[in-house]
Amino acid sequence: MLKKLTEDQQAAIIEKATCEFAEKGYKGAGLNRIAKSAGVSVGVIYKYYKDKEELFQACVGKSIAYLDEVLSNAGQEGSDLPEMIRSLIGQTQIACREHPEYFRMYHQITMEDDSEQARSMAAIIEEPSAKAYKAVLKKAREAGEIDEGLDTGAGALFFDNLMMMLHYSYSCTYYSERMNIYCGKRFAASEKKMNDQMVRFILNGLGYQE
Amino acid sequence: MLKKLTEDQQAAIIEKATCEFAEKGYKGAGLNRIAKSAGVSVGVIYKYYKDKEELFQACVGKSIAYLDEVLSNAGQEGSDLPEMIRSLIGQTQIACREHPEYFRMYHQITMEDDSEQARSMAAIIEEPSAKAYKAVLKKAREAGEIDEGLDTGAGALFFDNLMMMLHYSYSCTYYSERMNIYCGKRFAASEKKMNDQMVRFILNGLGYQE
Amino acid sequence: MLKKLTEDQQAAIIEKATCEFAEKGYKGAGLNRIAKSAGVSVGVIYKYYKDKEELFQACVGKSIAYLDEVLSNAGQEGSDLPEMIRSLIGQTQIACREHPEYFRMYHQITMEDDSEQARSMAAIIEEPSAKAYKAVLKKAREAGEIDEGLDTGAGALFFDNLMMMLHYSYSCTYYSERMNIYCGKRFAASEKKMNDQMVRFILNGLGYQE
Amino acid sequence: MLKKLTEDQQAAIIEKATCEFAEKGYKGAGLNRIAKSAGVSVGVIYKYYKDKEELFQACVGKSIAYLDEVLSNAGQEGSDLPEMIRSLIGQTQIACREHPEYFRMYHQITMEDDSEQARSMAAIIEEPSAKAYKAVLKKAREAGEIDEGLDTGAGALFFDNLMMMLHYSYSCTYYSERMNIYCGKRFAASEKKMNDQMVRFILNGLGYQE
DNA sequence: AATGAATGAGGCTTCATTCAT
DNA sequence: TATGAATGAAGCCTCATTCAT
Repeated sequence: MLKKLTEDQQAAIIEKATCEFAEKGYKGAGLNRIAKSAGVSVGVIYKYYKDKEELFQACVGKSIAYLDEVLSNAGQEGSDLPEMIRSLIGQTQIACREHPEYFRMYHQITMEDDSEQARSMAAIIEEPSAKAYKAVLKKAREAGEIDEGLDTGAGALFFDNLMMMLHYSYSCTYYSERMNIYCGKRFAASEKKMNDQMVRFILNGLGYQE
Repeated sequence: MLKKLTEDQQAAIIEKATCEFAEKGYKGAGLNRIAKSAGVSVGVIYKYYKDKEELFQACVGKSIAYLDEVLSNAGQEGSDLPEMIRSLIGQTQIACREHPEYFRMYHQITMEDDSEQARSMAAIIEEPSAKAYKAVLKKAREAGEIDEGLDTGAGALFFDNLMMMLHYSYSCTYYSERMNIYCGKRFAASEKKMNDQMVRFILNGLGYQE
Repeated sequence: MLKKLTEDQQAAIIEKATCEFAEKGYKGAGLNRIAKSAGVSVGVIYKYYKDKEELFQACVGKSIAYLDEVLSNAGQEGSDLPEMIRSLIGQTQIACREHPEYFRMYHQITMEDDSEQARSMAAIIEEPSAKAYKAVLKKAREAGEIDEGLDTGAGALFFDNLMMMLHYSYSCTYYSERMNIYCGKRFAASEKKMNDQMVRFILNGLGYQE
Repeated sequence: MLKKLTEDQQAAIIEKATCEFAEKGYKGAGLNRIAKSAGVSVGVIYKYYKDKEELFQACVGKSIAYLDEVLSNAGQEGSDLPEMIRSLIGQTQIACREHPEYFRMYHQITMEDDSEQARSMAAIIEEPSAKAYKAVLKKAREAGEIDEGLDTGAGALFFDNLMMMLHYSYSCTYYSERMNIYCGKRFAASEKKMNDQMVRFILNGLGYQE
């Protein structure tokens, strides 16, 4: 009764909390339920996190870290643009299958009602990939591989928009159903087809040549 | 103040409720707060709506109706694909400026934790535009205007994905900040530039010729 | 819209209110429901009765008047004690069948939480029959017909206790079921048998001779 | 004040709740009021009882258990019928003095508006004493001690009717005042006289000889 | 340092009562 | 004068947070 929480227990808190937040939303999540499912007491959660909000932020952090990892793994796999995009999408598909809760979590973040905080979260979360994508596009443009009329910032945004919707489509019920409605259940269920089509659309969109 | 709620007051309930739901989410929204901000008593809300859920649905309905109207107006303006897309985007930009809460509302809907309900809402909300977009693309493909290798369902999905993210970018703090990060504040603030870029990306994406 | 409530409507208010109070209890009764079932507006009830309590009292008054009538009819039918008792019981059985709500109402009265009021209601309601019963017993005792060791007040009380429980047994679910449990459904359903047995027990109890 | 409710506190909840229910009825009772008068928070009541209904049932249970105990104590004291009755009445008088709320509670139960529940409560509460009383009377009849023309079920019912009214007379304002009206304040206040008279009336009623 | 029972503010909802028409 | 929509206090219940052990 006087031992520190093991690392496993600490991890369990984050994991179970993430699932709870992802499933029920911030307001809907219950700390007592989280504590019970993580196998610890409610009280101890407050030793590690000041309040519900801070626990939520910790979960967000974990999710973001996971996404970053996925993306950075994927980013390095291919050297040319098509390969890189294909890989990003593929890794995303896998990650969504394995940890839909992280992606649902992401969706939650974007709804936080405190706008100042939303802004700062956006900065933390989006800046790295924005920078990376823009760099890639800039290089590609300099190499004459993509549409010169396309602003690299905007291009990166559109690309990431599509990626983000891909996350949602693979992790949130609503978006998943929406994908079915648009593409048909069969088609939507084929990760490969989806990947192919999306790569095609994006490369087209960027005006990729060669 | 004891005779039937004026239409203004009834509208105020929906409007304030929509804002509250949009900002705080379903769970986070408070009926007492809504009543106060709409300038009516709590009790009267229950004369018009059976419970919180029904009020929420009414708000959703109103939002959806508004979006439909915006889209159908836009859809008819241009006759060729580029014009149509430009118009859709333009109307969306205007609509987002005037009623960001409707779009934030939309964002909330997509997170409802009851997955069965999420599915049915998706059906109601997405089917019409899915059908419309797919029809347009099909026609365009038959006219040989767009990439034959692109599935029309997938194409329509990617297109709507971009539209949806546009909604969010113009109505939710997080996505708005994200747009700034990607494109720079200056660029992002110019609706025209954004529209141009997005049209370009989409037409490229669809492989539009002519 | 400017007419006084007809007598029928006024009566309907009392009647429907009595049923509502009898069925749902004082707290459980709803004025809006009463108004609707009586075919009048809520507002007008407040023109006739200051508040819920006063309406309740009016219903009580009506019920009491009904019971008094039943009892006084019965009291005059037989001239000797056995006949009188048999008649009282018989009339009660009939009355309970026709207007269980009046008797349930009675049950409600006895629970009013304001003890001062309970006391004054008891005075109003019980004094007449107490007086009548005691007079009858006194006469019977003077005639040497009943147990001299029995106080006439106590005797009258026990007699009325049994009568009161008879009311309840024929009008309230709980007491009705209780009667079934004690006597068996068949027996309890026979008003005649019940009457016979009860007359016998009471006459025995009073030590009636001749 | 933040560690487990002491037994005293737990008992206080039931006690205060019983008083509240007894006084105001199920609907009229207020959990916040109960919590305050028991010196605990509202929340904690819900740790011990699922909801208002369950708390009510617990109070009912406690009351019934108390009555059972009183009755079974009394039942064993005397071996012959008169002694047994005298004892039952005497114990009841004592119990009513000490815990009028239990008996008032009983009164409330009998009015529950859900008739199915009323029926099942009647079964639970009444069956044991019905059985016991009927057994006693049957034995007495076989011993030729009581009126052969009296059905044992009906006899037991009348007996228990009188007992029940005794409960009410000693615990509810209305019935207490009624007793005063019938017997006079002086007489009614003498438990011994009341007991004597009641025993006499009952034995007479049963036609008890020997 | 961890526990988990207790706290109590606050949320949804009902309904007796009021009052503009 | 009757109407019935509007009012808002109050009821039941939940859950983030606290703190005695």
